[in-house]
Amino acid sequence: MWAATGDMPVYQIRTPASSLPQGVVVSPSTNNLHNPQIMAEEVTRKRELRLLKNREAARECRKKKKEYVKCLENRVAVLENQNKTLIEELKALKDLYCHKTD
DNA sequence: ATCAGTCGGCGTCACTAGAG
DNA sequence: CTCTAGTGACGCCGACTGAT
Repeated sequence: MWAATGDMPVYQIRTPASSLPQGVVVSPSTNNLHNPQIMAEEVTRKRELRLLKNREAARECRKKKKEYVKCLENRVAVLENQNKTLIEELKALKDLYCHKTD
């Protein structure tokens, strides 16, 4: 996940596409080993399932990221307010101290 | 009205980390 | 080692906006 600083992980380097589509695992069951049509259907089914799952995962991931960013923005707002309050408090104390020493 | 630029969301692919 | 979930990167699309 992302660091508390708001950094995103950076570790991905793209390479040219591999020969097989993503998520396709060629492991035919013994029954279908010699039936090319069934094998092809199995490959297609697995690919579609993988795509469906990845689609949902991507949706979830984006939602999570949006919430994370919103959370960071809220934190910024809170800290800015705190900072403002502290600056005013410091100013008031300084004034008080000046008048005391007059 | 239309054209170009920008933005946000989506689907997909490539890749990694972690679980089993 | 293999499988799966999570996520960055990329390309596409539709909505919106300002300039002409």
